[in-house]
This record gives sequence, structure tokens and C-alpha cells, in this order.
Amino acid sequence: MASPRDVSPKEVISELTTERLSVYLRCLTYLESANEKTVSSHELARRFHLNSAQIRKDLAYFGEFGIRGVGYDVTRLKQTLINTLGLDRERTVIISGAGNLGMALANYKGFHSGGFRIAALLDTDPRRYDRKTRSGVVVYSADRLIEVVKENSVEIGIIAVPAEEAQAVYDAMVDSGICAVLNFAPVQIRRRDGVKLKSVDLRINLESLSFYLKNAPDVACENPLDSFLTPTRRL
Amino acid sequence: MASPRDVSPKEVISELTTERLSVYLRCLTYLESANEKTVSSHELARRFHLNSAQIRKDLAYFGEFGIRGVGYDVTRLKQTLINTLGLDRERTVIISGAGNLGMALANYKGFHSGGFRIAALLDTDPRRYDRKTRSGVVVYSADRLIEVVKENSVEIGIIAVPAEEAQAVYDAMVDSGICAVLNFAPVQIRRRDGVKLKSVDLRINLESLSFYLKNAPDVACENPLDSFLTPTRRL
DNA sequence: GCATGTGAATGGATTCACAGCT
DNA sequence: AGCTGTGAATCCATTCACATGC
Repeated sequence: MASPRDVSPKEVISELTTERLSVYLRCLTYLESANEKTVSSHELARRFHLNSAQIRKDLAYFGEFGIRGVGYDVTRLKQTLINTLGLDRERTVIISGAGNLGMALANYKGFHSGGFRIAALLDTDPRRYDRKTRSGVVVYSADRLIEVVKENSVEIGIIAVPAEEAQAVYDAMVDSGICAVLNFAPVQIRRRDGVKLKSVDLRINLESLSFYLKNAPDVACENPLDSFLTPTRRL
Repeated sequence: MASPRDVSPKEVISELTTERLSVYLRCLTYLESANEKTVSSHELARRFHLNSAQIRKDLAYFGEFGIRGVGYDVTRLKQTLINTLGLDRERTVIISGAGNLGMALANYKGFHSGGFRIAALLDTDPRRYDRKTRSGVVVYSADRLIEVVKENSVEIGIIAVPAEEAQAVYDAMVDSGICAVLNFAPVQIRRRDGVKLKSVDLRINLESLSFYLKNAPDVACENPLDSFLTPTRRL
């Protein structure tokens, strides 16, 4: 249908699919490092506890990358996924909130490679200004948001401030031109059009485990992928 | 159908529903602090950008808590949700990995109230032993896992170690008797039956934003709840 | 022969819309 | 009159199963 280089799908791709692409990319990176040359959807499914039909369907949204009777070329599919996910160029990130969580995120290895660069931490507490994380990220005054965003062409903002300040930080980020935000504050952010928002709510995750413990029958076995993925459903 | 105190549903409740219950609880806590006495599903939906039919359906799994023509009693529904989520008694948590992330989680306010208590941090690096977080959590040798779990009746384990060690930590936690785990390591954990696993993958969340940026049409507006929730789908 | 890519079938989750209660 | 609780309808995601191509 689509040529192999066609990586901009016409249809809307669900968040679930997108997140699985990230999982596939990780699997392929591993296979490549293990010197595997090709892999079939069945093999991928078997080794990483996925579903082969789903892998094929997910990939097929973006073109035809496999060879019938053979499977997928590991390196080529990996590159395709990198392109598809937009990880083929660097995206700059800022983190608002230089408390424990912000600092931990600034040092998180997965945020310093494979397409991402953290330009700065921002905070409103002057005592934190000019501190530097182990990974070399500097803390600036939150007043300098616009300046930092402009100078570094920041595309992604991470909210790591207390719940009360989160909405204001979100709005300021959007005003400064950021159009994708990852929120760690435990609040429902009021969104703005055209700005992607993902939230990670640590408290909700714990409460969900509590619910399980309360109702635990004894045995429960689920899709290993589930726990990673967030849905895209409409209200 | 069910009596108001019936809080153990026969049917299987989806993870999506469970996570929404946490959201409702948060909304009700806010309404209670604002001295609201009753609230209708429409009012809840309007104020917190939810869907009224979904609220009613979610709540109805656990009994009949509303009054037709009136709505829900804020305090009573809040208490019901606390019971339903199993937050009416304390659940003890340990965190494995006293690096940046583990330390940040140990200091996270949402983990020190409303039903949770962090008993300890565990690490394999002796240089970290006996350190104490601001919130008073002490770092022990990971060797002492079983001892700590037994003495504190730990029910929930949080994995905050590097990817390579995550599976071993998970297995050790399960062997020690923990039956609910929250994993922050970017790997697919091989599950054991009867043990609930939730994973938060920071890298996947960022990649998902990257995909959005790559394909951003210009405007996109989604369900504000989406970003918080994780699905429960079968392979 | 074997594995992809894909329509068709299934299975869930959300939303609609209204009967029934206060 | 108003709002809950819920069957029916709709929408979306996953899985099946096979025609197609290497």
C-alpha cells in the first residue's frame, strides 16, 4: 500500500499503538545488539510476550516493512521505528520544578539519549538557582522560561511542581510556545488546543494497586504490555 | 441492586474504571474541602471535565450511592470510594533502589498519606546504607528484603533500579511475599501469577510526545482523563 | 512452505437515552 | 422536575484467519 519510506499515516494512530511502537523499538534495539539479522512477528511475540497479529497491524499503519515468508530486517525496522516516532532528530526538553522529582528526572538516563536533550531545570526558589545536576543540567529562574524556550527551541515541557502550581506552569509553557507536555503533578490539567498532554500520576498508580490488594482473589494474570500503555479514548 | 455497603463487586472491574475511581476520589476530596454537601454526576462532569454517564456507570458497579433527583452526598461518596479502593487501612510500601528516582519517590508527598506508608528504601550499594531521606525513610541493604517485608507486613514494592536489575528485584520481591508491584524500570517484567504489576515507563511517555510532535497536524484536543489512565487489555 | 498484510469477527469500553425513583 | 441507574447502541481495539507474495 504505502511505500517503505512513507511514515506519515493518513489515519489517526491511537496512543496505544504509538506506545507499542516504543516497545517494539526497544525489543529491536535489543535484538540488534544481540546480532540478530531478521525477526518474524511470531518470533518477536514469543520472545517479548507480545501478540504477533498486533505487531503486524501496528507496523502496517506506516507501510510495508516485512518480507513475506521471511520476516523483518532488524536494523531496517529499528530505523523505521526511530523515524516513525520522530526520534531521528534531537528534541529539546525543559523540566519545571527542581525538587526531588525534577532532579531525579533530570538525571534519568533515558532522557539524555536517543533523541532527547534536557536544556534546563526551572524553579521559583532562588536557593535552587544555578545548582547543577550530576548530568550537567542547570537550574534557572522560572522567569526565564520564554528565553530558555526560544534560545533552545524547546519542544517538550515536563511539569514536576506541586499540584497547586501545575496549571500555571502548564499555561506558561504553552504561552512560551511549547506544544507537548508531560505532567507529573496529581491534578487534571485544563488543556489548550493543539498542545499534547500526557500525565503520569504516581498516586493513582499506587491506589490502583491498593484496589487490587483489597479485591485480590488469589490469582490474576494479565497482558504484560498493559502496564506500560495509556489509552486514547474520547469523553 | 447491591446494598450501599456492598463494596466487593462480583464482576471484574477494569483498570480503567479503577483509575477513574481515584480521580473521582480526588474530586470529592476537593469538593468536601470546599464545603459542598451534595453533587450530581453532571456537576462532577462539568467541573472536572469528566463524563456523567461514565461516572454513574463506574459507581454503579459497587452499589447504589446516589439519590435520584438529588445526586450524591459528597462525604458519603468520598468515604465509599476510600473503602472501595482499599484506602481505609494503611498499606506498607518498600522502594528498591535508592538512586535519584527512588529517593524522589520516597520523598513524594502522595506516598506518605491517605493509606500508604513507606517502610524503607533498599539498595545494593553500601555507600547508601543508613542514609535517611528528608521524609525519614532509611536505606537498608537489599539483603534485608525478606526481613523488612516480614517485620512491616509490606504489601507493595516499588522498583526504582536500573533496567538490568529490575527482573531480579521483582522476583525477589515476589519471593518475599509482596503481591503488588509498581515498576519504574524500562523493561518488560516477566510476571508471576497472582502478583499485580503496574509499570510506569518514563521513556515511552517521552517518545509518545515525540511521535505527536512529528505528526502534529496543528490542533489536537483530547479527553483530559486519558492521560492518567492505563488500560487492561488482554493479549 | 512460510510469514506478511488485511478484511472480517470478536470483544471491550464508552455513550446514549430513558425507565424509574425522590 | 430532576437525577440516578441501566439496557441498548455505538465506537474502538484486539484477534482471527486467510489471500497474497516471497
